[in-house]
Parts: sequence; C-alpha cells; structure tokens
Amino acid sequence: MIRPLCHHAAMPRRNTSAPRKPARHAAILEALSTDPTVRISELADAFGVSAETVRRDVEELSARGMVRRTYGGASTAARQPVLDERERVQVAERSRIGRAAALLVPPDAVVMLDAGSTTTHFARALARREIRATLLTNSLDAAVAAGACASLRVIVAPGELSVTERGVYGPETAAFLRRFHVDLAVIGASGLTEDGPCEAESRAAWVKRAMLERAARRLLLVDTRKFGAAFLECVCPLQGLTDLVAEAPPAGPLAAALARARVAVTLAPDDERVEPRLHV
Amino acid sequence: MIRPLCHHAAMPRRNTSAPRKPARHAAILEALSTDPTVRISELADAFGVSAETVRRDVEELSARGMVRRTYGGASTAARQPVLDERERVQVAERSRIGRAAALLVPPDAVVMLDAGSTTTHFARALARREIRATLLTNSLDAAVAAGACASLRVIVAPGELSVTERGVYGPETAAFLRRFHVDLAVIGASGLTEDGPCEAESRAAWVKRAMLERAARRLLLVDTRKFGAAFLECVCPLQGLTDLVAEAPPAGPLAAALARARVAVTLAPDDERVEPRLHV
DNA sequence: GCCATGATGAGGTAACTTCCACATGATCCG
DNA sequence: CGGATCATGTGGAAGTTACCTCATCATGGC
Repeated sequence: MIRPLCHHAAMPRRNTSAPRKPARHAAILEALSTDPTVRISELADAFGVSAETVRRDVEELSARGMVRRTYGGASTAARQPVLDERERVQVAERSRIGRAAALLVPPDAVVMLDAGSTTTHFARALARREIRATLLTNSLDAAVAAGACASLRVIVAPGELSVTERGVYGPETAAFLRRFHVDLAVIGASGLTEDGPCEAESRAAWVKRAMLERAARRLLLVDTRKFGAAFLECVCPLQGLTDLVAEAPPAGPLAAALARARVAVTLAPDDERVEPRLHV
Repeated sequence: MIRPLCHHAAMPRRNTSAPRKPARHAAILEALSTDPTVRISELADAFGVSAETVRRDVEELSARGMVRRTYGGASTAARQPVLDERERVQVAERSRIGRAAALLVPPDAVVMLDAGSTTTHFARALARREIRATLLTNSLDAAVAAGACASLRVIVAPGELSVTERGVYGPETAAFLRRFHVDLAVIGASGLTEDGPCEAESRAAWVKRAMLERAARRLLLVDTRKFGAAFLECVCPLQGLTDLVAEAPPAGPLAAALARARVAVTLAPDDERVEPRLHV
C-alpha cells in the first residue's frame, strides 16, 4: 500500500536521526486521500519505523481531527464537523424520510434536489430504487450518491462552493435552476413553522426558492425536531408546498396550518427491517 | 455506532429463526454510507449476532466489491474502479506534479481546473499552500479538496455528472466556463504527442478546450507515461499550451516539438521528503 | 420422513493491536 | 555543560480479531 519514505536500499536507515515525523504525517494524510483506510502495521513497514511510532503519529493526527482512528489503523476523517454533527443526529429518521420521499418519485420524473443531509438520504434512496429519472441538484453529495445509479441522469448546478454544506450556492445557482421546468422539487429546511419552512442561511434559502418556483409538486423533507423551529429567513409560505414528508405527524397549530394550506403529509414508515444508526 | 436491527427488549432474540442476512447486509451498507468505517465487533453487538456471522457478511459484501475489508471491520469500497485504477498507478508522480504545478500559481490568481486524478492532486497541493486564489472547476473532487482551504474561493461549473470522472461535462459546462476570463488553465490529458494533448473522451476534450480558450497561461499536467500516447481526440496543438508540468523531461521528437511550440517545461522535483504510494 | 443446504453459534488457537512504562540518543537552551 | 524535551524503540501484558472446525437447527425438496 505504502512505499518507503526513502529507498536507499543499500543504506539501512539509521535508528535515530533527523525527526521524520512531519514527513510521515504528510504521507499518512496523502495515503488517506487516495484510500479510505490505512493500517498502522503497513505504514510502519513502509516508513521503516516501529508500529508504536506510527501509532503515535496517527494518535496525533486524530487529535487534530485530520484522520479518524480505527482499530489497527486510521481512516479518512469524517467530512466537515458541522455537517457531520448534523449527520449524526437522527440518521435513522432522516434515512427513513429520504426513503419515503423517494417512493413519491414516479418513473421518468425530473427532480430538483436541495443540498442537506436529509436530501442526500433521499438521493441514496432514489438510487436504490433504480428507476429512470433526472436529478438537478446543487448538492455534491447528492450528485455523487445518485450517480451511483446508472439509470439516473444527474445534472449539477453551478455556483460557489460551500464546504460546510457540500453544495453550491449563489446567484449563478439560482439563475441556472430557473432555466428548467421540473416535476418535483425536493427540499429540506432548518425549521418549519406555521409561516412555512425557514432557513438559517440566506443563500440556501434563495436556492430553495428557485427550486420551488420551477416545480409542479414541491416536497419538504424534515424530521420532527424541525417542527416549530424558527430561523432567520422564511423560505416560502406553507401554501408554497404541496407535500411534507416527516417521520411523525405534526400536531397542534402546525398541523392545522398544514391542513389549511392543503399540504399533503406523508409519514415515513417506522422501518421494521433495518435501521442502523451511527453514534459516537 | 449502530443500532439493533430490532429491539424487542423483552424478547431475547431466538437463536435461530428467519434468515436475517439480507437485512444485515443492507444495514452494513447503510452504516457505511454515513461513516467511512464500521467495526465487526460493533456490528455484532448491534445486530445481536456473533462476530463470526458479521465477519461472514462483510466477507461476502467485500467479495461483491461493495465494501472493503479492514482489520477489525470494513470501510467504504473505493470509488469507481476505473478512476481508482488510474489513481493507484503513479500516485507519487502525480502528486509531485500537482505540487509543482501548484507552485506556479501566483497569489490572487484565478484558475480553471480540469477534472482528473492529476488535477485533483493539484487542487490538494494548492489548498496546502494556503494562498488566496479563485478556482473554477468541473471536478467534484478538486472542488472539495480545494474547499478545505478557507482562502480559496471555489466555483463549480454546471453540467451532467460523470460518476467515473467525478466531474461534470456537456455543453452547459463549456458555455459556463466561456463566460469567464482567467489567469491560468490547468488541465490533464490522456496522452501527449507532437500534435498536442489528446483525450479519450470527447466531452472531456470540449471542456478542456473551453478552459484553454479563456486563460492567458495554459498548463498541461501529465506524467511521463502519457508521453507519446495518442488518443482519439486531439485537444489542441502544442502551441495552445504555454507550460508543461511533468515529473521527468520528455525526449526525442516530442521534446523538439515542445521547444518549437515554445512550451515551458517544469519538472516536478524528485521529492526527497515524502513519497508514499499505495499499491496492493 | 430423510437429506442436502444455508445460516449461525461455539470454542480454541494463532496472529495482531494496544497500552504502558522505561530506555536511548539528539537537540535546544541557558 | 547539564537539564529539559522530543522523537523513537523495546518488551511484555492485556485485549481483539481472525480463522478453522464442528455442532445445531430450520427449510425445502423428493
């Protein structure tokens, strides 16, 4: 897997000498940029140092959040801590919501998909369905997830990259999306109140609006923790949506407002088959 | 990390019953879609089965190429075998080339970057330099790699996703790029002959041409194995380039043609510090 | 009903990792 | 120069994982 740092085959690497630690750290990082995991024993062999030393290297990198420790080695650090934290909570719920929403997509549909962790689950679920469809998205993760399925045509919108969201945003993005005309818009939100879905980030709100404008059917995917949560910017009134997909029904005034706005509520079934969840 | 498949806390899971294998396989895959690695021992706990069983599951999935075995667990399968194979060969060379090319970027430059494994290395190296610059690219990997550096502004071009290339292509892509005016174009190629860089894929060639059209300085990044290799489509004549970055100098007629076309050749230094390489 | 098959568990050993405490050589700095 | 610190190696105990063989228990046929 890994090639020796230096290969003066004749010269049997003196035991102690210059501190080669930074070089090893860089090498580990570089190895991980190509492979999802490395093993300590292999690195030790490749570097010509003891496993203990590599273990300390990995420990250090992992303390800095640059890699993730695994038994016997290291793996690529999880992506952005920001998204990652969000990804970690309620993975099962989001995944179920994504799956339920994917079932609402008819074959040969053209779908616009927002960036976010729930919508990425939607893309994965859609890919698993293996139907033909076209997906327009500003989410890099969703694009790659959907790309895994050969029967999906994936079109990526242009824009300025946000690493934390793993998507693209900006005027270019909205302008691009507005050139299309699609069957379905599938968006997420930071919160959902009687006034409609709301967003913490303005640029994300603009992209969502552009998508909603262009679609006949407009789905909002949110887990119940979003119910009642208000954020800076209101994306659209409830009337702007046609469907809500969540894992549990809303209650109280929100439920009433949804009914008034004639938003169809789809509940993600409590999945009996499989529901893995990652934590720590 | 993983939650039990079913949690009838009262009912102590009968030893033998319905074959729950497919459910576990799906759960493992799903867990890996969120986390880069899973551990067999954790899965065994979560599923309430023996580690041996999970090990057999993982073995099976890995035989089908759906996950990759690691000591103690499994990790996400490497991406597309296509790109992966290319990624595996000459990683060290490509990485050095990318690094050398990144050094040619002046602060505050605006750069167009092609999709490909060498150009992705360029993006990583540029991110490590931590200078301010703007990057326009059709490569998802390069975008994410560059996004890791806060001082880089990354703009992603629109287009149709190619999963194997992990980039976007098509008329949208070229049209978008043509709206800009940049300092540097950095492209890769399938081969390089006296007639210029050439490409196996037509749509990739069109994107490269669009980039070359818009840049004052035009760098081609290739490793020496590309020298003399001819492919279907010629991207541009040698005169269309201003710089070539490789890890070793070209020779013979190619060298002469490069000199005639006044292409500056930059050699990536034989890196003494670090050169890890993954192989089997 | 009996048997082949598939799924799964159990037990045990070998191999591997981890962790820890301690030793060594080198470098840096008053 | 002496001491503090850093980078590393060593050795061994303890904890994990891997692998192999054998046993068990349904299921689906025939």
